[in-house]
This record gives sequence, C-alpha cells and structure tokens, in this order.
Amino acid sequence: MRIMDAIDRRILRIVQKDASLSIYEIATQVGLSQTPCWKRLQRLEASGVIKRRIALLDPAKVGLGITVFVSIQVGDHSGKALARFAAEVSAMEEVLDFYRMAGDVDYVLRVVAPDTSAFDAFYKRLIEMMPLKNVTSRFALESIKSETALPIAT
Amino acid sequence: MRIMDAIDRRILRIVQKDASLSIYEIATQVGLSQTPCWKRLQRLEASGVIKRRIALLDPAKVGLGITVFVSIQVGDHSGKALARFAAEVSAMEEVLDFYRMAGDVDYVLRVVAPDTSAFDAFYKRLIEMMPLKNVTSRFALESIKSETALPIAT
DNA sequence: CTTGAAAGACAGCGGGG
DNA sequence: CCCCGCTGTCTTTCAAG
Repeated sequence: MRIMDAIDRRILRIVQKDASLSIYEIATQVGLSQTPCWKRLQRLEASGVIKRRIALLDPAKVGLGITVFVSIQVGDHSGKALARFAAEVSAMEEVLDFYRMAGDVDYVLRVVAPDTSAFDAFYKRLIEMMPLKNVTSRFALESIKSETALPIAT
Repeated sequence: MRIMDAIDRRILRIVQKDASLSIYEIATQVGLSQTPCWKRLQRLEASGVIKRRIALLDPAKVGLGITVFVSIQVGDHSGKALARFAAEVSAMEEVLDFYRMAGDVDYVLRVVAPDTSAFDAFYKRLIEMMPLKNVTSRFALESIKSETALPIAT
C-alpha cells in the first residue's frame, strides 16, 4: 500500500463531508484534473481507507427520538460466555455502537429507540441474555454534536 | 410533507447501507421502475429525511486508534456558561459525539485521537475551558460494532 | 502530472398509458 | 404506478505530451 500524501488527505476530508460531489468538483478543490483525482479515489477505496458510501438519515424523522448510553459490568468473565454475549448484542439492531472498555465498565452501548417503552423492551431483552453485575442506562436529552467525519491530521 | 410508506422505508434501509447504488439497482430491489423510485428519493431528500451522503473512512487507517468516552459533571449550571461551554466543545474536532444527558452526568462525549498523548492534550484543553466538578474518561479497548444505519420500523 | 477525446452509463425530466 | 425516449452530465478509459 502506498503512502497517503497531503492531497489524499484533502480528498478524504471532502468526501467524508459530502460524497455527492462529482469528480470534477473534488478535483477542482484539490487542484488536480479529473483523471489523477479519480485514480486517487479508486486507490483509497481499494485500500480500504474509504470503507463505503452511505446516506445519513435524520433520526427524529424516522421515529427514533431516544438515545441511551448503556454501561455494563458483567459477572462472568469467561471467554465463551463473553463471545456469545458480544455476538447477541451486536445482532440487536437498536445497538448502533458497542465497545469493550478498559476500567471498571466492561461494555458501553449507544442505543436508539422510538420511545422509552421501546427502550424498556430492549432493556429487558438485554438483561435476560446473561447474568450482568451492573447495567446503567443514561438517557440523552439533547444531541449537541453528531459527527461522522474523522479529524484527519494535516 | 407526505407520509412515508413501506416502500419509502425500504429505500431508506438500502441507501443508509450503501449510497453508491444506482437508481436502477434500488428500483429493482424495491420492485419499482426507475422514475418513481427516483421521485421518492428526491422527496426523501427534500423533506430532510435523508440529510446527506458521505463516505465512511476506516479510523485506524487514518491514524485514529483511540476512542474515549468522556463523562462530565459541571459545577456552574448557569445558562450563559453552559452555552459557551457547548459551543467550545462542539468546535473541537476530536469530539465526534456530544450529548447533554439526564441524571447525574451532565454531558457525554465520544472522542477520537491518534494516541494517548494526543488525547491527553485534548483533555487538558477541555478541563481548562471551565470549572468542571467531575470528568471521567473511559477508554475503548475494542469496537465490537459501529453502525450508522438506523433501525427503521417496518 | 497534464490535456483531449471517446464510449458508455446514468440522472433528470418530459410525454403518454 | 408503468414504459419509452430524449438530453445532458458524469464516469471511466485511452492516447499522447
């Protein structure tokens, strides 16, 4: 895999903000002609730096008003039980983010739901999956910032 | 704004997973011809259900290996100080998500950084912005699931 | 890297059923 | 909703400097 130069990083900064731009517009912004700019994009996609192109939806407009952070401490730390737990939690579509953590908390989930009763149904399914020592749900009142574009070093 | 029917929801489920598909491919999957499918997409974009189209990058491949959840309890709850705090934190590019919370924790941030020393630099900037009663940083060891596609009710 | 050109795919929009 | 077809833009590839 080749190195990523300053122009590649500029291209990445552009497409992770707006992937609907044409090659011509991107090429103009980074000071290239279309052909080399297109080749760089192909290379960035082939090497996996660009994973995929997606459409971002408005959560409220598809009926998902609630965001909850769930912190979990498990009781049983045996590998087999944890692997099954990870697979089952990943399969739940309400779970958007799922991290294994350092420190006192074992897992953190970011969960979306239409309303509190839907979240409660999710919660009950979650705690029945395996014996959990502690589960803390923190409800978001307001999303102040929600960014998918990564900060790319210059 | 018109109602969103089952076909609209199917279109949304497709494009939030892969926005590189052509109109023809989407139309085929939902059982429409190109023209009405294209009109539905236009309407979904005009009404703001589809916010924008972006490219998703691999964090590790752009040198962002660290994800940290930061929980904040503020000391001063006066509106003016909080508004300034919210604006300043939002402006920090390491902050990808920033929520105001219900309960004991006032704010939760999801922060990315190249390494722990870069996070430490961020942390120092953060705690100097205003007097904070408690700031807890939890480091992610592993991202088990990271999903941008919202679960759309059938 | 550049320009220029060519072929094909696709979006975007109309008319008609 | 369907199909047909037009028009222009864009992608993708090529040759040549």
